[in-house]
Amino acid sequence: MLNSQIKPISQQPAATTGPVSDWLGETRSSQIPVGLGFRTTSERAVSAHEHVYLEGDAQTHMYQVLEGVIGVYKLLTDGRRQIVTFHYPGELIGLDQTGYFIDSAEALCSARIRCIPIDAVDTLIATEPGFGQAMMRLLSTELADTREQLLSLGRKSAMEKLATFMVRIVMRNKRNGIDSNSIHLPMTRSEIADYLGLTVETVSRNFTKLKESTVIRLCSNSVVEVLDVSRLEAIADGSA
Amino acid sequence: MLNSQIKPISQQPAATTGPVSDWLGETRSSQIPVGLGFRTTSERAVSAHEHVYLEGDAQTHMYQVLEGVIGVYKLLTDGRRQIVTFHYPGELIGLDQTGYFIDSAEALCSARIRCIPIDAVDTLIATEPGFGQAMMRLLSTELADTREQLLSLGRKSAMEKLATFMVRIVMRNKRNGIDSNSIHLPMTRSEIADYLGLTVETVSRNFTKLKESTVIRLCSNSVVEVLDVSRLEAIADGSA
DNA sequence: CGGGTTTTTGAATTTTATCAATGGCTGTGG
DNA sequence: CCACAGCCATTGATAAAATTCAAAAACCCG
Repeated sequence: MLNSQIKPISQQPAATTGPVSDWLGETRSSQIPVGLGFRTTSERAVSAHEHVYLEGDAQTHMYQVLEGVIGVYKLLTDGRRQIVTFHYPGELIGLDQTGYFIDSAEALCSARIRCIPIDAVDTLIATEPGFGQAMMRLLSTELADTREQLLSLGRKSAMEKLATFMVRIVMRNKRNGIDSNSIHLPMTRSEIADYLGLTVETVSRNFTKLKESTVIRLCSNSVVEVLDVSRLEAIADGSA
Repeated sequence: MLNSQIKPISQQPAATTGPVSDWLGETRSSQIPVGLGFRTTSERAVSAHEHVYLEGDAQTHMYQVLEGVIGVYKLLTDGRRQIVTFHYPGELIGLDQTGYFIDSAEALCSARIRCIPIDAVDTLIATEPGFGQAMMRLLSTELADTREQLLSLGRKSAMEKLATFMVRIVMRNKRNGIDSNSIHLPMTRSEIADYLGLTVETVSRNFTKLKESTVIRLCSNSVVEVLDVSRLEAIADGSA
């Protein structure tokens, strides 16, 4: 309790792999150091289309994706949906603590998550130097990603949005050591549309266009091979 | 240094006025408690259209707006611009620490800011219990606001975007104790357009429509009187 | 008061959405 | 194992929304 400071920002090391995973383990619960408050965490299987939480729920837990992909979205009263982010294994959901969830989260496919009571997070913040700092950096990264998406939604064409979406998946794969140009899309066209602020039809038409210009190849509905990454990048940032 | 913990999230009080202002003062530098590392802060006058920082600059400082409004934006290579947020007096810019600025900030009108070296922020985090917690909550709020804007950009019509924009200004004024339905818009139509992902012409046309339906009244180009707040809210969330 | 900028308005065009129908994949039960 | 049902994706035709191009009007600052 006495040594519970969060490290000064200027002394933070450059982010490479998520530092929070040092406390939370990569993907397996066996990696959680006991004695840090994690005796209270639990795993939960979430089937496809099942919700993790709903907008307005009290934020009693933070979640870490262990398997599968979780979509976080907001709704308008008439049903229009905006997916604000997709969360992949290893990532934390609910870092932003405002008391109540401001959006809903549902599994896009069969998934597994670790549920971390806020109390346990508090304990880590209070007892583990650097944990608060790590959370702050993750939160900063999430804000940065969201602002990047604002640029996409506000200023890019349908084609540029789709290209940007896929480029970012390729980059994330590369960061995670997956050096393949085949990308897996666990979400439906409709979910991609709701993430990019488009309709299913527009998404589909632009997949077709990219296919016809041999920038990508559709191996199946959920597997895309990027044939020309640099061209896809050029399309993504509007310099094509 | 010994008591430098950040408060557990579950013990955070409900946000009313920004807690960081307890350390930074409301708007006047005289309110800064000395001895907290703030001997190193400085004030800076920023004239209209002058930049506070540019994308790619090293994040050596955090800034607090003292007077005026600062626009934070991202650019595409061909010049398309997306303004990601407007910052008003009292607000902090650069809470998100990723090493380098991922966007640019410029004064929309003549402004004054306090420049806070990151070292000074580090000192506060390390010595003032609750400061890190306060920063985390502000960061969470900023993420929440940005996600709300994602919903606007991705799923709302031009008219709904404009109504949402003005409703949020009315609400912010109300939060700050300004109980007037007259709102001041220090930014140009072009800047509003770049914030809402629209063109100047579309913004102007929708101002005219709102005027014709007597929801608002344009006192001048920069002063709008909201005649029917509940109707504006209905338009904003698509239930009109 | 004047000049330059900003805002508004109009007409034509482009982009994306909507409506409608077909095609294709998957998983299940006969 | 095959047929079928249901969902998902694609394609086409049309409509709506917003952009673009162009010009006039209003505003603001010196």
